[in-house]
Amino acid sequence: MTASEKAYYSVHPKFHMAVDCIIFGFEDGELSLLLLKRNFEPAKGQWSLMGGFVEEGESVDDAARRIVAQLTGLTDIYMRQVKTYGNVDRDPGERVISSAYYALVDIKKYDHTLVQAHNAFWVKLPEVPHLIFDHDSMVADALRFMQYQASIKPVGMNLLPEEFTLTQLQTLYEAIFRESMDKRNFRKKIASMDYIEKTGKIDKTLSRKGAALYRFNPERFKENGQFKI
Amino acid sequence: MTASEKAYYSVHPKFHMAVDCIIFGFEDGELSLLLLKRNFEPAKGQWSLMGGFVEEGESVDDAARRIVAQLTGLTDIYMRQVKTYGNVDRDPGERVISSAYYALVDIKKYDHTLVQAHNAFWVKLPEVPHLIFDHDSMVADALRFMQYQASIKPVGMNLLPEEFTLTQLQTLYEAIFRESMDKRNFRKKIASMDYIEKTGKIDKTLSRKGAALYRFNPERFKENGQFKI
DNA sequence: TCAAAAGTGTTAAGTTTACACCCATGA
DNA sequence: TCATGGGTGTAAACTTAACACTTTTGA
Repeated sequence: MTASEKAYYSVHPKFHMAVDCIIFGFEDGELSLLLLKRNFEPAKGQWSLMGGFVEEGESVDDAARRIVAQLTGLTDIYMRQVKTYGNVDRDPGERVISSAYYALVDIKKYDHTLVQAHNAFWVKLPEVPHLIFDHDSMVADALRFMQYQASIKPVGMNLLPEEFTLTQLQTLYEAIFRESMDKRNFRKKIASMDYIEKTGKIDKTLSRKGAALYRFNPERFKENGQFKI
Repeated sequence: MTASEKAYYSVHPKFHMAVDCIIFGFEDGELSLLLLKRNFEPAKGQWSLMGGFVEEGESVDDAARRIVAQLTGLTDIYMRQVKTYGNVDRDPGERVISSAYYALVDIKKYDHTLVQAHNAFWVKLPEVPHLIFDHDSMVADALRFMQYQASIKPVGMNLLPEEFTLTQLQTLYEAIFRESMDKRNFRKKIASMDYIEKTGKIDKTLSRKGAALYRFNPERFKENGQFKI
């Protein structure tokens, strides 16, 4: 780099850069968020999203992945950037710019020890308390964005186990969009998606008759897949 | 702030924070972008978006507004954050995290002197050259996002003068979505939007017969407005 | 009088919604 | 044998798409 190039950058201020993660799970017919009851400063005692600072040599996306892994032990999670929050006073302690990411996880799979160690809890969406800073807006924006993505791409399945019944799938979408759906119309739609395929296995945990288990086939979806719910 | 709070922040690195602006205009039936042919370092001689650093005491949104105003002289412009780009090596000079914003401007209204002074040019979308760093991705993401927003909210009109004919409006949406539309179906749809109202004036610049001029009424839209194209 | 853009309705196709009963099974 | 959740088809309502001619006016 030339001297003039160095000067070009160095006259400008630098900022702390953070990520905050809106971690969605699905259980008992409701979406839940994994939230911290903060036992550390700042804002000790209050509820917040899981967050952390971007470190040297780490991309913002990587920071988000790291933060989710720190709390849940999970890697290879479906995550998307929602929005960056850059108001000067959003963090009352010191100026921090933060990018919000949402994550979709199978609520059966997280590392309970890590979650306990962070004093984190799954909170059903309708019962989410007031969160610190601008985290309420982050949650609202993330939910909206997640709903949009779930309506045009088959990403909802990230909230379910690998294999799921159609009843589970319908309940999931009813929770995502907060509206009830017609069973026959829903099944007709899913039947038209050849990338949601029968495994041949039967789940008998919920009924005597048993329900067929399905699985999402990402390769088939890539080929020719259309999705709209 | 307590000592422990200070330590909480200070152990973490800080980053240059920039904004890059995808400025859309509409002319001759095509969308255009306002791009810089850089006559300054870094990447002198190459094409780029208009960008700049976030300054102390300035929100990221404000920085984006300032950057657009610096180039165009325009304030109160429709702008939305697209996405934040945080890869470590995205700027080969030094690490810079950048938030992309798109802006919709009336191409008849910008400050020509400022644009000239920056060596900036309107380039029709199909003719946009390769841009520096990750600006190509920014443009692609911004276009997608803008198309989505334009399909569900009446924001396209920001690219037109206050008063416009239905032919202009249709040509605009055809440019945005890169598809031709049926004149009668289009007009039927617009007629159902009572917040797009006749001014009573007639534009005779394009035909002997003259075309009715319309205007977007934001108050009426707020009341009860639905939009979908 | 004619060229050029403005303006205007109807029908067919496709999509979405509403709706109720039988099935298989284990206890 | 019966209670429970799983599974299935058809018709009406609505939305979207396709399509061609008349009007106005200034040169």
